[in-house]
Amino acid sequence: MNAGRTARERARAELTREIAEIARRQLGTEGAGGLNLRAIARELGMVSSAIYRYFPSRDDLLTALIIDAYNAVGEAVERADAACEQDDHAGRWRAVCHAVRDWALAHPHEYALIYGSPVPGYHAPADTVGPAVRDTVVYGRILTDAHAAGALNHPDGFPPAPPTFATDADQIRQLMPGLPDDVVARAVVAWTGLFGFLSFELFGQFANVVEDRATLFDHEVRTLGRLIGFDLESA
Amino acid sequence: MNAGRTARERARAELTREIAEIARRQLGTEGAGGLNLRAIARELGMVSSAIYRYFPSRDDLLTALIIDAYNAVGEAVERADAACEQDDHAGRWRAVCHAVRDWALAHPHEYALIYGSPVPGYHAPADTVGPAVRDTVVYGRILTDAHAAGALNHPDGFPPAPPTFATDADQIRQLMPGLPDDVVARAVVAWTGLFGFLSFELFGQFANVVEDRATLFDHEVRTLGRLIGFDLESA
DNA sequence: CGAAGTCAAGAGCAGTGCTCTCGATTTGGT
DNA sequence: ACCAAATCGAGAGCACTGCTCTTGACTTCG
Repeated sequence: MNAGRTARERARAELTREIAEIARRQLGTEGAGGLNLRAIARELGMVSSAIYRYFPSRDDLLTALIIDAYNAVGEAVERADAACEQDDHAGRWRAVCHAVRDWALAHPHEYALIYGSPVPGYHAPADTVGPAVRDTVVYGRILTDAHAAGALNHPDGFPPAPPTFATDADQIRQLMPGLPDDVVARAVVAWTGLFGFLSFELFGQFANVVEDRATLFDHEVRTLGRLIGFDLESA
Repeated sequence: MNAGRTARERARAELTREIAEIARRQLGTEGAGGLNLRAIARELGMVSSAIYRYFPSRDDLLTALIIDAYNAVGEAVERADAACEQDDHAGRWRAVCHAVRDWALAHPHEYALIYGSPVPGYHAPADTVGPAVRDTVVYGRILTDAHAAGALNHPDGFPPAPPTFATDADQIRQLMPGLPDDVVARAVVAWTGLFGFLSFELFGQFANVVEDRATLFDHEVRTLGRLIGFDLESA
């Protein structure tokens, strides 16, 4: 896991890393479609065919970048949550939301890679599902903690989850044990709302309409937090 | 505007339409990246260079498809709203939401084109902004009507819009005249929530987690409707 | 009728992802 | 210490792309 044993293994790991790094930089300037194996090879001073010793195809390189992006946002979220007073559940929710947004604004093309349109004919090998849910795992833990601490006071007058939602709720509850169906359903609303806002912001839907996105985002986060059940004062 | 005068003009309009139609079909099977001018030319029995008489570049073709997609979803939304009892504001809201979803499920790649990651170096010529807001215009009209009719009973305990939101609220209010800042802010939350859900559903984020998406979607729509201020019974 | 405009065809250019072959180097077992 | 096996980069090449330019035929319109 640390420094590979043989010189060849070390060189291989190093080059694999360098290729991914250049690819990530290309992604940042050109977007997903501009990923160019020959340009990467040129920058590394090698011939294009040599790249294929490290990534069997362009799609595999992209998949690696996707996994990296999932891990990056997951790690950002985990760190933001860990930095919070764990009893301040509403604060943890807000911290997580802002962590996602900060990361997305800093790496818009990588955000697009994982939360935008799937690029080719779609591919989600088993390697992706683990990293893909790191942020959602954190989210679920916050909700479970808050619910267990009795910190969720559900807003009045909202529709209950339909009975047919029960089986899906069981599935989702693996990420947020203990929550009743109604809260699970509202948790999905809040989570999709978060990414809906970010996609609007990053993909240009707010252009010429909303300028002070930070303010509006913070308000949306507080509103969704209240929807989940956090108290207004703490939200 | 109707049948072009000369034979040449008619032939040109016809071919332009055919090219766009084949391109849209390609989009449906291959996605945005698979748009292939030479394949279109092949299917039309012409040589590839001839395509450039009708669309100066691949990006221009894509832009045309984007505008078409905006118009298509906009028209679907307008029709869904028009089919409603206009006094049933909550019903109009739900109808609009389901119209967007139905259209998106029927044309996932076109949805990705307009609400997914922007494809190349980004392009939003003035031609796109009109069609792009057709659905939002309908949304705003519903809210204005509901508010004027006194049909919006805002849920208790939610945070008020921050004072710094005022200038953006003025801008957004052009689409939904008469609404106070608090409602405008929640309207944005609901609108982004709608597309957040659809992007999750269409881009695969619900895979292996949520199966009965129709049920959950309807619940999300009702929850967001209540957040906007529609009554629970009518929502 | 004839000049001007418009069109499809074809050749061609630069670029891409990817494959295959071929020497050079490194590795690991004996 | 050797040698077969594995691994590597270089290079040529294939099929394909978007796009440009030129050429000759057809339409349009004064």
